Amino acid sequence: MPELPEVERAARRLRRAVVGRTIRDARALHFALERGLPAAEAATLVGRTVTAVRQQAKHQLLVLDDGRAIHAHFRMAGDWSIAKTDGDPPRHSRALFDLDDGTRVALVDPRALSSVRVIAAGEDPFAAVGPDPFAPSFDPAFAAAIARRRIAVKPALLDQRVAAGVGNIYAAEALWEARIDPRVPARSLTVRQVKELAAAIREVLRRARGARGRYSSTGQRFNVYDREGKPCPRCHTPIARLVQAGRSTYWCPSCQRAPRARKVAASRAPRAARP
DNA sequence: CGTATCCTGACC
DNA sequence: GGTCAGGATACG
Repeated sequence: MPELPEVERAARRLRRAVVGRTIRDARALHFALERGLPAAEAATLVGRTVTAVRQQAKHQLLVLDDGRAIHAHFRMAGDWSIAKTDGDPPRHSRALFDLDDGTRVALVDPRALSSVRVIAAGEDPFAAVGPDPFAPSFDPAFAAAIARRRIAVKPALLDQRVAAGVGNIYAAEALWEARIDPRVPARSLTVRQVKELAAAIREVLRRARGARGRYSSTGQRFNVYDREGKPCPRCHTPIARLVQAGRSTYWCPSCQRAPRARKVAASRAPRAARP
């Protein structure tokens, strides 16, 4: 169940458990994970010591003492189980790392969509990661990326190159926060809206980081996500659901509207008229 | 651009 | 039995 805040927490737990520890055994437990971590390669991890855990957006990296690293991504349903080695690994374990102090780190993922792979020394696994919402340079980078996209703003937010770490839940929550209609083309947002959206992304992520669960001020888990038919916390209009790019979008049809007066165009690059 | 695909489990 | 699931990417 990982969105960015969960991945951050998972990475912290992982860090505490593995840094300075030596790998005694490593293997994939499911054929889908074996594609990224074949047995022969897993065997090369034995005896290596983890020197650091790095995390960027939803990517996690266990840096090894030989310059290589283990890259993990939870996708839709992954998580770490960290416990002392004893008996069978937990249910839905898809990959295992046993450490020299008796700790067993298991990647648990009922859907087995998670991925684990070994990164060669010198390879940058974060190369394709877009702007970090909390970096000082985020706003201009985000604005530029948004101005480039003609697709609807909601699916645009899910593109990790537009805003790293934003997932389906917080994309919807941020759009609600910024009162933006999820269906409008990204590049049609006004400068002001883009600014508000950037701030809203930080706001929802920040809030989700702290209060696990109690995210919305109304005591609901979320303001719009998974709340189809329930009243909008702001205007009490029933929350609507639609599907965009195969993903559910929840939104308030009443207070998330297209800008009324479109005086400022977000796109600075004027486009030639279509042929 | 939308859609299919990778997987399994929960729920109607 | 069908639909849906907090992700990312390949494909047409």
